[in-house]
Amino acid sequence: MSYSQLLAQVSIFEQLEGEDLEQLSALLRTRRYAKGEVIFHQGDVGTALYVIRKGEVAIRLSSPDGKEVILALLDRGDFFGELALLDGEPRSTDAVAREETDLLSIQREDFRVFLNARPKVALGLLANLSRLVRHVTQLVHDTTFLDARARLVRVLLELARNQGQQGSEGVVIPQKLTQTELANLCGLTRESTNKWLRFYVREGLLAYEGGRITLVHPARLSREAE
Amino acid sequence: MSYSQLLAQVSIFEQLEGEDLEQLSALLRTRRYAKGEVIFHQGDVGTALYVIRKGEVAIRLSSPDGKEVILALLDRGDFFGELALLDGEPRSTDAVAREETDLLSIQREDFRVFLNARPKVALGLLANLSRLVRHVTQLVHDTTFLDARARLVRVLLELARNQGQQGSEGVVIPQKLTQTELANLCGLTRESTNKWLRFYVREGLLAYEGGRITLVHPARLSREAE
DNA sequence: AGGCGGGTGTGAAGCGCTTCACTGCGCGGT
DNA sequence: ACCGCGCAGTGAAGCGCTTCACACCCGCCT
Repeated sequence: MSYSQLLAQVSIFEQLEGEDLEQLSALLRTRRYAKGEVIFHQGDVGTALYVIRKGEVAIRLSSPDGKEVILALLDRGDFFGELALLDGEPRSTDAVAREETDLLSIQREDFRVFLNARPKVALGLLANLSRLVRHVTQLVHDTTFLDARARLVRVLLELARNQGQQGSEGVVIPQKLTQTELANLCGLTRESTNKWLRFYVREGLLAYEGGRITLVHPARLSREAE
Repeated sequence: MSYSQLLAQVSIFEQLEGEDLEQLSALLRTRRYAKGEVIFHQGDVGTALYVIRKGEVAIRLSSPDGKEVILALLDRGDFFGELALLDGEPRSTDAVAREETDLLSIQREDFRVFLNARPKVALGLLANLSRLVRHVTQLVHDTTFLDARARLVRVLLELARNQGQQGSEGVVIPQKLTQTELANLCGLTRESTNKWLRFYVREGLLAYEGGRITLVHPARLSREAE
């Protein structure tokens, strides 16, 4: 698939015409990242914005003693790394490839020129950043007001809402997630995540098999989230 | 002071020329809010962006059982409420006047038209939203990785960095803050905030009197923040 | 003066999450 | 086939923050 076709699916570029897309394509570099490879670290100087062509990327925070929180899971057609391009500050998060991943990148100056000439893209970016602010604000809300049980439920409902697929047993979350990853999405330890996950499996609200989670009864689960 | 003069001090409008500022001024409404008055609630439909002409506003999250977290303290020249204008979603936070406050407001459609015609404002907003994302991300970082002591220190250093004034005893945080408010800035209870605040007062790193906090030894305090 | 509300200062008890320790399983590598 | 390692599952213990319960002070209202 050509660059243009992919770019046309990226939210901030979807309003662009064929010609603009071609011009943008000319600015791109491609690189493959191995599973687990770090794309950038918190604190790095940010010189590029990335678009996912293939694979999955986790945006995460990490602490000196090895703890991690996952802020977002991204896949094909998503982009990231825009903040450092917009305000010039260092990377505020890590970005890691969760599997073999192909990324397109646009260098800072190229992007600025492109952006300045196309106000529509800026408007799209604004809507996108707004959603980002809301999402992170929601994380603050959940981590300060909710207990472990409710946090897990919220995260699962959110995953299901974003990428869930209706299956015969219920709504399936397509990504394979280890319990450690799930814990990092919730801001909990693996152990307590395991405890509540199993609790809801016993209750019949969830199914968990081979890293794949199914929301057997999403409506009842919603009621569990306060 | 005229509207234009104030607007020229607002970060996203500071690059505008006199004529643009006049046009913008014509779109404004003014309203006074009493101390403690709610400007909007989380979940409300957002129809306006606000600029603070006088007074102080807290942006906060609240939970059904009466807990609160303060995400930001804003004052003269700051603006808020832009998210709902950009993406059309309901308010993600509450906004409350901390004292008698005068606000200028711009209605959604007026702002959109103005914004569409002035790409520079959009670019300024992008930089501003980027900073906002970083700030909220930092909150997630702190609430998940740091203990109560370090959270308090971080919040105090942040307040001092943003609005601190050099005084004879050290860096003074100009706002009067009750310990409950400070606790809500840290995402802690009043009691544990009090405990650590007193601890640092005893240690000689802080002074606290009549709601006014002084960082007696900012450098040593920084070292306390992990 | 008296009373009351809001803010501060503090200790005791409780609770929920983490930490730690260990078992068992499945899969990939050699 | 075997080893090693990452992941899942689980219980016991510990710890840090919250909750609860008061005492005290000060300013304001009547």
